[in-house]
Amino acid sequence: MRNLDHPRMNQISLTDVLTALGDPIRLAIVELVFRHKGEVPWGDLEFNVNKATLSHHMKKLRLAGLIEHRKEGTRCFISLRRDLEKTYPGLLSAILKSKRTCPYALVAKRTQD
Amino acid sequence: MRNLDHPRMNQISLTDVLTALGDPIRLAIVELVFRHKGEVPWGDLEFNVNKATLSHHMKKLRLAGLIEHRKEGTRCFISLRRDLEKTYPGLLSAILKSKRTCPYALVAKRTQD
DNA sequence: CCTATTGTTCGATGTTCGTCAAACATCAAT
DNA sequence: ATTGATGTTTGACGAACATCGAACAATAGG
Repeated sequence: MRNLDHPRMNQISLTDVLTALGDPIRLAIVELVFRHKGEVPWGDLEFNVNKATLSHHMKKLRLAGLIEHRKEGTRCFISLRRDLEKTYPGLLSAILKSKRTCPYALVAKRTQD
Repeated sequence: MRNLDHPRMNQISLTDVLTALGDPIRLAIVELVFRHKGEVPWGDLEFNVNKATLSHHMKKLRLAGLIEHRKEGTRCFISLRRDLEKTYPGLLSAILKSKRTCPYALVAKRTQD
């Protein structure tokens, strides 16, 4: 399980992307990473679900081509895939522009005090 | 079962909309109705699924605020909900702009010879 | 009233999903 | 090597989903 699989963009259908974003937690993750404009440490994500559940959602997002999942030492860092914009231009920004999104608070632990 | 229920837009979450569009058949239906720029007769929709299944998908789309389902006599007519654009501006056009969508042929029976 | 048409609803089936606890794997530091 | 921290995987569970055939309801036309 050394390196995580990131599918190529042409292997991903629009319905895959939409299905991945159709869950409140996953949508919140994407919105959070989107607004951070960079890498977000995995461990800083705070949702009221088990870490196994969170890992499950992260895998969905990764396999749907939405996020890049980088490992560094024992920790992981999440970022948005840039090539998503090339394949589905304007999609993500249009989705995230819609404010009334989901019941989850978009909180991350302070990355710095 | 006289008139079908159409939820108000403020009762619909973004994840509901995305989940509804996360199915190939439903996405194809929306794209078809979108491109018709008007009402599409229910019976003209041709997908390789049972009509019970198609009715199920139509209900999902209706309850997700995507389509309006009008009955006239024994027949039904489908159209896009205009107020969706007000609540989620640019969302649908951004989604439908992405060409490589779904494996379903976007076919409707000839509405006129 | 009878029949045909159109689409919904019901019941059943098999699949996928979201969730958790527990076990596991990987790496850093001791 | 041992320990601790960080995520992943597995196995289980109920809930939701997609699908179909059959039964049903509503309407239009004889």
